[in-house]
Amino acid sequence: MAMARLSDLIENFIKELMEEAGKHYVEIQRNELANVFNCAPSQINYVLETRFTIDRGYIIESKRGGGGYIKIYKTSISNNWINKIIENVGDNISESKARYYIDALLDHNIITTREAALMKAVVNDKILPFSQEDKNMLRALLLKAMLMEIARNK
Amino acid sequence: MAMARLSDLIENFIKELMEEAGKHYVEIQRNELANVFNCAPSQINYVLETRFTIDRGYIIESKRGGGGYIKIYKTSISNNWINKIIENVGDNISESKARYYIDALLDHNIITTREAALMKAVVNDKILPFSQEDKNMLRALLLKAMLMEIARNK
DNA sequence: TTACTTTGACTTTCTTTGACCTTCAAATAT
DNA sequence: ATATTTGAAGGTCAAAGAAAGTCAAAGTAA
Repeated sequence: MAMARLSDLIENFIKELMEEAGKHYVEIQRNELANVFNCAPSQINYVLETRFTIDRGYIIESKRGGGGYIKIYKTSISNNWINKIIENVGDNISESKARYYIDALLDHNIITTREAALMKAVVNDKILPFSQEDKNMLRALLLKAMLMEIARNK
Repeated sequence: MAMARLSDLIENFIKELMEEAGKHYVEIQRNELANVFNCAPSQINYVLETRFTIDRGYIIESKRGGGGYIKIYKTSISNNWINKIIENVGDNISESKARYYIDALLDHNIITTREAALMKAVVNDKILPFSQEDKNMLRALLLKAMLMEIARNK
């Protein structure tokens, strides 16, 4: 039924590579990976830019030219990271962006699946009877309150 | 004989999908479904907005763009306990009453300490910049959304 | 009338693709 | 030795494509 997004497949592939290797990083070759998924090489960049960002606890290091590579490091999420995110959230945030951060916490095992679901219910757009602007403002408050609680409880 | 409303047909179709799949959620594609019923895609939104609302026990999650989707989650009706609380919460609730319910859930081991802390952070009176009346109203919405998620996830 | 439905034009968000650019190291030429 | 060329990477950006969301106007039913 639901056609999976190529970007998600690539994201999972990279995460699995990392897990299987039992390491906190992987090294890939852009063209090779693009070849595996039969897509444009720049698609790989898109995945890296949208899924393996610092905000999600990943750091990318690469080198061009012959023998070039892309290394993806999974960083450990500290309270410092959470505080950075709280700053980034600012005064308003969309539902998808909020989910983006929640998924990062889940990815790094900072929260459980159930906790993630709970948090997502809170930031769900449909439960708030306000204007889009007000919803984004309120969501930011709620998300930050939850993030602070997580940092405290960690 | 009354001509069945399109919206009702779509509503039933979605509910049947869910039952047949034996799952507490379904994933649909808006355009695809609109195509099945030969209607405007926005008709699907109308059905979701009027029939699959939070107070009817549904939570919607969606994503735009290529490979987009709409997921419809149904609250489990099996958890009578939680549903009773949801009923009791009503349309507005004070912080202390909300904490009282959260503690009760913790007491019965329905949620963990961490989950309780997360929930309390959300119902905290101080984080909301509204009148007392609005805060109580909003808190009720948030608490119910979280309770439904817990019932679903149990 | 009044509330609910249906429709369609327009908007926003997210993804995919491709053409062109930059960097680097090894091979080659001077 | 030093400079140049070449090919092998990865990077950038904008356009095209693929969904879903919004909103208001028009239509229907109670």
